Amino acid sequence: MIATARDLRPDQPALTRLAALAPLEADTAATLQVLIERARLVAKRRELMSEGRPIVEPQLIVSGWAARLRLLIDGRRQFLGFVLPGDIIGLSRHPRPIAASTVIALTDVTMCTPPRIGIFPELDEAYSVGQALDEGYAFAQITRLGRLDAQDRISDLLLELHERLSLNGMAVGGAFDLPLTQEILADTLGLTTVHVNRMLQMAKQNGDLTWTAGRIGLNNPSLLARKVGRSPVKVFGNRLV
Amino acid sequence: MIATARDLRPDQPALTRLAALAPLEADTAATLQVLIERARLVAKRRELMSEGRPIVEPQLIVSGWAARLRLLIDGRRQFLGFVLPGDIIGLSRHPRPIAASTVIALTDVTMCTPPRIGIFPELDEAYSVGQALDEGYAFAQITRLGRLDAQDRISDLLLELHERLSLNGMAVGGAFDLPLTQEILADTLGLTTVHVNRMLQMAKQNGDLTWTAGRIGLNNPSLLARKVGRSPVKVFGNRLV
DNA sequence: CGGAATTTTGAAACCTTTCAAATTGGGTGG
DNA sequence: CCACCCAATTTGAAAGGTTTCAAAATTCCG
Repeated sequence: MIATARDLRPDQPALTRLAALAPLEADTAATLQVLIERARLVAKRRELMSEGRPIVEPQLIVSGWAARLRLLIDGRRQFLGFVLPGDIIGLSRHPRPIAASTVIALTDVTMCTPPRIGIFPELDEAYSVGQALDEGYAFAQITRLGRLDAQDRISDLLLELHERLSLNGMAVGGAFDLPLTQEILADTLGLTTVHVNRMLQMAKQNGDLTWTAGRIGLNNPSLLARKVGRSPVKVFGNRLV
Repeated sequence: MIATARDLRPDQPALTRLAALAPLEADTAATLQVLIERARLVAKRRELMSEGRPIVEPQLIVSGWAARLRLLIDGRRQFLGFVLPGDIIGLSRHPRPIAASTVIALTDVTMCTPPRIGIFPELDEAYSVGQALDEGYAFAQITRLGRLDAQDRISDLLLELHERLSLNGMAVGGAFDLPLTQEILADTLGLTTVHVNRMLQMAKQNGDLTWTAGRIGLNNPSLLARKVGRSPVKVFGNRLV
């Protein structure tokens, strides 16, 4: 099989995602491409943004994984959701916004400041669609924690990640890199590390998934989705999914 | 004690809240006042908005309680959060937005369409602050479900409601009307009705609260807040709480 | 190669759910 | 204004899913 141009120079996941949220004009894409190439690095474990502190500029995640998180006084923590390439954090119409949550890098992350609102109309649309999706993911997280058992929480979360990563080209054929420890999964799903471990083993035995060396494989995403009663997060008519 | 003008003609909760989010000019307040007086009624149990369907216009809740909710295929339901007087639902910059969640009236509700974005600058600020608060409440809900036990979930939720109702003048001295059944609380907190009932009884015995005839009394909100390790949702610097 | 981080196991304790069934409360019609 | 009915609250006992607490086994990384 001969490699096509696309194989040799795949789109940036961030650009792929923004273009999926709203069709972009050539010059808009070009502008983004330049910004993306100049993305700056944030090392793993560093904060991209901290709860209660002013947000200087919004940031477009170019590569790597980050997570929103809340800390409790006694040291417990709760991950609110993940931030993936193509996601934008800190976007607000308010003149001097304050971060509602801390965001930390789970891997090394690169990010750049995206064009301000009001410059590229299609990009503005992508921003608002992205924001609506974020809201949908937050609602999905609430539902997961409130109404699913451990087993289904895990499946449902992995399906959501698969969905999101497919949107930016980072998941192919049900498989994708998952740079998370079981402890992070536990702090996301409201479970203990021990229990996540046991449920993960069960899921493997059930043939629902494989997980080796930081890479997840969902054997049959749509079947699994039906099993846990999950419907994908969609927001704007016939645009997504 | 002599009644003041304020006592005789209390502000509308909705107007009180918007004014608390951002100081309003006299004419803005007057415009809102007129819209509020013409608010239309939505009967208890009716939907204000349904998931997946287009949002025709945003709505400002004038009176009554509503709730965002998600239904699972098997009939289970999860309340995502409550919608109170002064809250706005369906606000989006997108041309033809789709509702990300269903909103139903828990009591009779009155609501009106607020001025569009771009007409009253201070109101726009109130909108964006309100949106930031909504995000904060969603994050708080995730944290509650993920990391608190039944007892603390209840306390934490009641404290949040107290906080929100104080903002619009519907809570006085730790007491406020709570038009919710224990079943609704259960479906909000990811618990069963039975367990909510038992935990509520314990809370009463502990002297943390009283609850009779749909009215809640928190005996010592700040003490309770410390006990469950809760910090109020604040968003914009020295503006709120 | 060695130490730290992560994953894995076991058994017991614990919080929450389940399943009925009884009791109380509120609203409506006679 | 009382009787009646449905909704909501309350109780008990047993089953069950998750957590806890250690400790061992693996894997990762400098």
